[in-house]
Amino acid sequence: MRIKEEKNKIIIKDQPDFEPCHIFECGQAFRWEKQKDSSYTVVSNGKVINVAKEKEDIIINNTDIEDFYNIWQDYFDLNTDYSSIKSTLDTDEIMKTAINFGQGIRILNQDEFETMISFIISANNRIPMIKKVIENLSINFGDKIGEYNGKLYYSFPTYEQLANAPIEIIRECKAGFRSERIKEAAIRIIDEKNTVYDLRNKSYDEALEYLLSYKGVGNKVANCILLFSMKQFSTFPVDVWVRRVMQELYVSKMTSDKEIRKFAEDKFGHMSGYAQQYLFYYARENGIGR
DNA sequence: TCCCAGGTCCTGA
DNA sequence: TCAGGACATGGG
Repeated sequence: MRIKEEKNKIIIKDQPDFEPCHIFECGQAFRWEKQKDSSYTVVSNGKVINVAKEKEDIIINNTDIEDFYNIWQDYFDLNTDYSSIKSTLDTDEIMKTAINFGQGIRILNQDEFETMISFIISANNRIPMIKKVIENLSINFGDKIGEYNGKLYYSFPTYEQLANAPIEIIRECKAGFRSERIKEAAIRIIDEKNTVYDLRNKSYDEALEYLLSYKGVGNKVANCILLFSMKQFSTFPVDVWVRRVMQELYVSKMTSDKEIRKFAEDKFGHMSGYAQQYLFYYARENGIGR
């Protein structure tokens, strides 16, 4: 990896397997905005950055070399070899097509608490609406980060900030019936933060069981949290899109979500999480099964 | 107006 | 264990 620092930006030279639109629009993250020039402005780790691709180079604007090595290198999972993951996975024509379609996907390393709350909000909701609710919560309860390209940005609220948030204001953020779940989780995490931030070091079964004890965290949400913030890649979360693409291309229409998960986890093993992301992005962008 | 969304919870077999 | 309805909100 060759890194070049320029004024207020970092350039990653000749970075393979990195496509901003694949990374941000594959459903793992919600705090991004596509700009007119097709770059992505992203809020994470209390910072605002803008990510663009120019030929084979990745440009991260509004950052410096220190933040790159302390934050973004891990956030963008730059130490993982996605070419090797892809060549392991593409053992059938369906996966070949899905991988080819989303060839620049990477699984981000996101904050545990933010991911928990984000996926509690995702229940029975649409992605644009999930993004809206999260933005509302950030504006109301997060810290002001600053202005970038004429727009003010706010960090995702901490568990203290959400625990202290009046429930009626959380409702005004359009969180709906998930409002109580958000506040309850935040209150609980004040006492259990050490446990939550240590889940990535626990076994899959132990971490899953713990997450399921939260209201609003069922099997699907728990597995998304495990995959997107706790480096548990042997899980295959099944949502409406993954159900459609699997029933359309791999299994019969009668197959239950539980059976789909088992089928996929047996087939893809410790790469299940990556396979799920390629399939989700492929299904959603192409309206598979709709 | 009705249907549905990156589901979960509750209830009753 | 599992099917079926309720749940806020907004877009099609």
